[in-house]
Amino acid sequence: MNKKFYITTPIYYPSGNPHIGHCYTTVACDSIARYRRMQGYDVMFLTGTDEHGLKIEQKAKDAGITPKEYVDGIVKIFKNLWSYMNIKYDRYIRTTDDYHIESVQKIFKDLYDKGYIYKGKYVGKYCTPCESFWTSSQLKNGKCPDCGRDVIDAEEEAYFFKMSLFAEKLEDLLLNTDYLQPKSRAVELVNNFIKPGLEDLCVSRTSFTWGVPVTFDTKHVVYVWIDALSNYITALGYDNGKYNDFEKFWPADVHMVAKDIMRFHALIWPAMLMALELPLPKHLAVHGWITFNGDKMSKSKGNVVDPFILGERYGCDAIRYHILREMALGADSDFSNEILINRINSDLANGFGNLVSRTVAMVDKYFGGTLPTDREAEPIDDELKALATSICGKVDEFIDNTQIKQALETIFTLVDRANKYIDETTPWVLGKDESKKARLATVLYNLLESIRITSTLLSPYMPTTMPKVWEQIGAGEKDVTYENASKFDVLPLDVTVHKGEILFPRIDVDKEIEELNAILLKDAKPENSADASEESDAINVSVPTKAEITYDDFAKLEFRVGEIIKCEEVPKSKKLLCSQVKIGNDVKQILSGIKAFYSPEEMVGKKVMVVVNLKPATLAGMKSEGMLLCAEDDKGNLALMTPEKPLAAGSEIC
RNA sequence: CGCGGGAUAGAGCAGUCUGGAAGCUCGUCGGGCUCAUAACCCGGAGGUCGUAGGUUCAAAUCCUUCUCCCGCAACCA
Repeated sequence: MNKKFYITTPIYYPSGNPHIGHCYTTVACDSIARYRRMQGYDVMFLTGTDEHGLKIEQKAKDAGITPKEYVDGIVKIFKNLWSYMNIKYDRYIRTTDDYHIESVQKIFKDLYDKGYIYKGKYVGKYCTPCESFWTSSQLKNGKCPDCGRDVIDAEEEAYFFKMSLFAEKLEDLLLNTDYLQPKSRAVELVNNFIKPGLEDLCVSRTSFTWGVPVTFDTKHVVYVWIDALSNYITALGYDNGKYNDFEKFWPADVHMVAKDIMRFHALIWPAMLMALELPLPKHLAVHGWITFNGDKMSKSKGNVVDPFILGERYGCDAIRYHILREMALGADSDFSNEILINRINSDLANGFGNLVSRTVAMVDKYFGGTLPTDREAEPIDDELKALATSICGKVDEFIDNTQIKQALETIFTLVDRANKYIDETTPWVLGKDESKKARLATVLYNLLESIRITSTLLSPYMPTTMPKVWEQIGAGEKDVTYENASKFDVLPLDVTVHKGEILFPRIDVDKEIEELNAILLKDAKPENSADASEESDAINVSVPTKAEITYDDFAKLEFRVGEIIKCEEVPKSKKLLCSQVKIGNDVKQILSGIKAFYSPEEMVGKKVMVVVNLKPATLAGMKSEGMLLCAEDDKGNLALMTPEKPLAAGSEIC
């Protein structure tokens, strides 16, 4: 029987559309899974979605549909993305699947029967309008982190899991085994969570119903921990009849997660398995976040990177390559359109793509596409061959440690060496000398072999493009196996190449960035404002159009909310209205060129946005002590800026 | 003194455990080549290795001081 390999992504929370971060974890797992398959392992690659919980319930309610309908919609988008990114998962679990629910109920009962789960009281803060419980540490300035309103002390009946029993074993797992990758975070976990004393974990809720009901106490639903984490075993058929692979695949070889959920996978999940008396997974690979231009990606910042847009422009393999090549295990890495494009250009277009292109072109040009069988070796060939046959072993070692970035770097040393080999052997000189044909054929053959090895090893990471390479260099299925990746002289001596399309077109950086920014900006509008008519609801401009300023420059401006208490026309002027604006204790006289859009009567009572520290000026013979802010579109239409919620006149705008 | 991580060329990083010529990628400048996707190859410039002290024949690396940055209790990868 083949060796087995079980790798998982987290199950994603479908409260919104997937973004480049989800892509990273999934692409990384897919690449490792593909590599193991190539090596002959029996692979199980699991991904899925965690579909229960209050947030989903609320989102669905807002949208006026059932939670199931809501998650069905998002799951479809996730699956589309995975197919778009050429992700080849073996199984997709949804926590709303019947068999999973059945297992979770059994696991919960089992833990209860064994005495690891007991009934207690969950004490916390409650926000009545949001109907949400918060811990004191979650509060923002003592207020509800969602809505900013006051919270009250409250308690609800809940079931608890005796995490505290496992503190010692967990500490040992983290400090004395190689479970956690990278291990550097282990000390932090132990110091922050284990040493102060592990608290028992609340594992049920009564405050919402969108979850797995506790069989023996049906007003409770199972809270996320047991519901979500157990997916890794229920998907194999643990405690259910749907699948039958638990014996074969458990324990998992790698759980890959991002750093934000490391804690749950480093502490809660092993503790649960200990309680269930099951073997522990071998590795927990923790990676950092993709930041965007140095900032954390978030919907509120509007800088969430949409993988569909990028894939459409550059192809999914370029995106896959970029995120795998940029990200180091455990560290954040910055993403920007510029970094992406430069990486595609230098590695894929200039390096690998161009190597294939020039090699195939020369076989075509000098031999009509088919190499003759005569050979003439020279010492310089040996260095190339030695490197080429050594790459596979190094890649193995890196992948064993989940170091994809380093694996890719290693593969590309062969690309660089091959490009250099062309300069050293000057085939275009050989091509002019009829007596050097055997030598020329040897050089080109060695290049094709280097490309064969490179492309074989790259195929787990760029599974869409590499078959095109094989077509071009005339490699058959048998030539591009894992076994042949550490051998030279595999292609037939009289191999025939097929000149094909450019694999990775070079991208014009400046032009592309401009276009991308325009697209991303348009897409980055806050979720709520998204509606169908939006396409036309934007003016044709790329921002900024003015020079960048520092925060200090910005901080010099003082904006406040002002209330217009009186307003009249300025007799001498066609455009101006004169308003008396109440700002805190002061009343300022402000002239504004908005007569065409507002009548004096409708101005009165409006709360508006005022620049209050602008140097006073005299307009049409009257003093103006500030400026009312308006939005202006490209046709010159004006709209006053007003606070979205009622606020007292004088409130600072910041 | 809460905990942890970090500071190395214009940018991004490796090297620090196990002290022994400051390295990689990108960018930049100069040269070469013409098979190739304005690509490829060679060379140069550019660093007080955050600060101050200590140990040592020798410190980016070990010890100590200080400064600055980042993350840190619940379901955003």
